[in-house]
Amino acid sequence: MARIPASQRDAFYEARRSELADVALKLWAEQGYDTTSVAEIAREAGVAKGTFYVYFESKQSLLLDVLRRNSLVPNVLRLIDDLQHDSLETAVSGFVRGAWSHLSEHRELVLLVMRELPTHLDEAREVVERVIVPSNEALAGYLESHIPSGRAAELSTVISVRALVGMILVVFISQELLGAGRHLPVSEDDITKTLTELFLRGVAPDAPADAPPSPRAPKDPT
Amino acid sequence: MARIPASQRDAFYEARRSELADVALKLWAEQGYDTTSVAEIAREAGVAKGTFYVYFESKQSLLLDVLRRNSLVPNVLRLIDDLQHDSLETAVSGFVRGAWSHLSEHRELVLLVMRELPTHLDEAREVVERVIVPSNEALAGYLESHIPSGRAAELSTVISVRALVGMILVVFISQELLGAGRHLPVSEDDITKTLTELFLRGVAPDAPADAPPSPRAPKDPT
Amino acid sequence: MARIPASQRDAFYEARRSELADVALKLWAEQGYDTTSVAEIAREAGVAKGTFYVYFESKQSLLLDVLRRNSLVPNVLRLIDDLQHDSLETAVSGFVRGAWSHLSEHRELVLLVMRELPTHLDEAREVVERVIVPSNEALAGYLESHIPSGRAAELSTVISVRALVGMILVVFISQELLGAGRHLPVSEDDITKTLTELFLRGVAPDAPADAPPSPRAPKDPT
Amino acid sequence: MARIPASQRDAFYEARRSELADVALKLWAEQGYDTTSVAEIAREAGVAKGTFYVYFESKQSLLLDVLRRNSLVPNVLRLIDDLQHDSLETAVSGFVRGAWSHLSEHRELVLLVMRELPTHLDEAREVVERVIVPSNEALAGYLESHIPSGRAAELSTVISVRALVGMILVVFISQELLGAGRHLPVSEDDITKTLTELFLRGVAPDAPADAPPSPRAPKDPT
DNA sequence: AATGAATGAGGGTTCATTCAT
DNA sequence: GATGAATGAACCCTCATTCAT
Repeated sequence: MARIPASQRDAFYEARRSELADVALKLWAEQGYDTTSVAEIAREAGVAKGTFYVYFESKQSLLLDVLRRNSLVPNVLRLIDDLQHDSLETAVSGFVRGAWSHLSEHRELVLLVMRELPTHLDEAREVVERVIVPSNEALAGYLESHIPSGRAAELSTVISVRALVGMILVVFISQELLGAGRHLPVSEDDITKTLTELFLRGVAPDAPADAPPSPRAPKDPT
Repeated sequence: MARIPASQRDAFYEARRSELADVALKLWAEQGYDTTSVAEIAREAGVAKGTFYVYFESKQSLLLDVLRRNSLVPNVLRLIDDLQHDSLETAVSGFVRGAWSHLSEHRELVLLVMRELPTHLDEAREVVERVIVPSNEALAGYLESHIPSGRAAELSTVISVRALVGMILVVFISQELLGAGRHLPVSEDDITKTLTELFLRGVAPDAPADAPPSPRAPKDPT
Repeated sequence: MARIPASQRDAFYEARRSELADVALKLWAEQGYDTTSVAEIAREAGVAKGTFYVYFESKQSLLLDVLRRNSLVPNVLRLIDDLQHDSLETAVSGFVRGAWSHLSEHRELVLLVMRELPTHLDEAREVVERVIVPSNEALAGYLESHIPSGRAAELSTVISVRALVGMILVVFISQELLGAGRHLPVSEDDITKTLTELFLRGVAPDAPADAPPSPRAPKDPT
Repeated sequence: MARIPASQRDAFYEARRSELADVALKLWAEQGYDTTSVAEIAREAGVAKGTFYVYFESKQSLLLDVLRRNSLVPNVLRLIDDLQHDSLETAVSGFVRGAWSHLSEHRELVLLVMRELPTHLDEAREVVERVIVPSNEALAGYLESHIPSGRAAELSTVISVRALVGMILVVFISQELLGAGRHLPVSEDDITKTLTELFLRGVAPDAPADAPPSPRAPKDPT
């Protein structure tokens, strides 16, 4: 009966699922989850509405699947691994560049996650616990052993790592998604350099931490 | 004709509008704009469904109103103004603290904006152009004149300012909304200090920019 | 207490009712009864929505009032009376002209009645019985005694009268409301003349009723 | 893929559309377009509310479809064609009878059009231009070549044709829809004969057009 | 597996009417 | 009398989901 060998059938099945998931991601990024109907996803994927339910139990389950398929986590882990043996300078620069290009390739996902995160705070918390916290700690550990020892006492490395991610993410969003790049064009290279520099040495690296100088006031002109 | 003095009626009217707007913001932050029905907003505010339309033309117009009411912009502008005459150290620290407490007071808005931003990229771009870019530039200008002159050439101050906002925002979200704070509790004070330090002097302030040292391994002092 | 004398108050009251009725007629003719809201009528009349209900029990009762106020019947009766002593020629011509100008002055009513008649067939039947039938008969009686005696046997005068009204009405509607006048402009004078002629002598007056000639047939070639 | 042959499915689809259109026409004629809800149409047709939207895009689009389906135009054109080679007498008589029976078979449409015409004057004007004016002219042309040549100068044939339609229409409405027939019963045959006679020779065919006699004036007994 | 007609709950919105002021 | 906020029923329409074919 089955003329198509199981493996091949499964391949076909999986291909269809993928297709639907890709289409969904694209449409959701553009219009939002609620605003995109199953009918639209099916149409865009070239199948009938009913066929959708052959491949996914429900719209909601497709959402979970899409998020699972596109998880950033493995990439981040790989990234961390790659940087393990580099110098701090190289590592930070590599991380910034790697994260930036990853975001560029997954704009749609960024939009989708932004949008859906608030609705799924509880599930998100679980993911945070299971995935984010550990990789956050891994990076913090790396950092701790690569920065001047005194410095590690002054800053929380865990928070620093998150701050680094925040810089990259928000600058990416403003520049690439909100069109700030059109008004103040800055090259990708300048951006990653700035972010790297900023994270490594801040805006005023020479100023001693304990003696905040009035930066303008020339020290006694006499 | 009107037995109630106009001022009092207006006050009542405005109170109702506020009530509805507040309820809406709360529900939207929890469940999302699309998922929250007008009926639910009305019920939560203790009025009939139809009454909603006495106060707002449509659900969509309420959204715009909520965003307008809660605009961060005036606060940011005030913040900038306040910091104008402080030293860099004080200014950055003040900015971080101010922004953090503002976010704490407007958690709901953060969630709402995250969620709705992707759907309204085009409108958002306009806001960016009209509001974000200018205040971004104002802060960048302040920065430019307060950091070591050589440093201003090495970093884009505009990007730096955005990076600062990104740090604060993402650390806030992870700590306060995603519950990372429960797993790695860090005091608000430590956080703001870390962020301030990071922005001012980075993780490795002593390291010269041009001679990236292998941070740990002392290259055989011999 | 009442500083305004009753009669004057009544006059004011009636003036407001009139105003509302006029506005309603206008709006209904333009947009239809169902599509025009009480709020719109009130606004257009310059009063608050609630005030409407001081003057009319309901929207429906206003409709009845408007129809009552604008009844064509008295005018038709007067018209008949006026024509009573004229010759047939003069009478028909006068009726056509009178009806036409009446319609011109009451376009709005024509539209309203067209629209509402089907919904109120039952009430309409009553009006027909009470008002139309009698005046129809009065006109038929007049006709009967003014046309050649043989002719009265060949036609139903009652139907003839209605046919006359039909001619006038439909030509009016097509010419004045449906804009046929713009494509084939015919002067009002030509129209009323044509209708009068048509009603009196038809399109082929010379042809004997009993010997329908092939109209083209050349008149005896001999 | 489709187990049901396309033709059969299409037939079924079209049958359902027809059913809905018929039900709608009936209900609209009874209660009016605005007053009849989609739910009611669906219920009467024996389907769920949502099913309506499988067959029609909107309530409004169903209205257009109903009007299209029931267009009188093709029938009128056929009627004209049929009469082309008859004598005037036969042609007029045939037209009157044909129109009358058409109206009898489409009472509902008459009510619907009466009701909706005023709301759609603009669209109606277009139809008038595209359809009514041409067929009006065709009939006028026919008339022009079939009535005594002198007569064509005295009347506007275009107006005459419209007047004929008006007679038929209004007599039909009063007799069949407004129940005048119950008070003054006249057989359909008498009606069509009267209308035909009236159109051909008027109420006073013998009276010369140029010498309107005082109809009362005793025929000089001398 | 694939289809698309069918469903009915639910959403946003309008509106005639009421009523406290 | 005059007002306009308040109401809730009703309306049109959408959509996730089911199911017979």
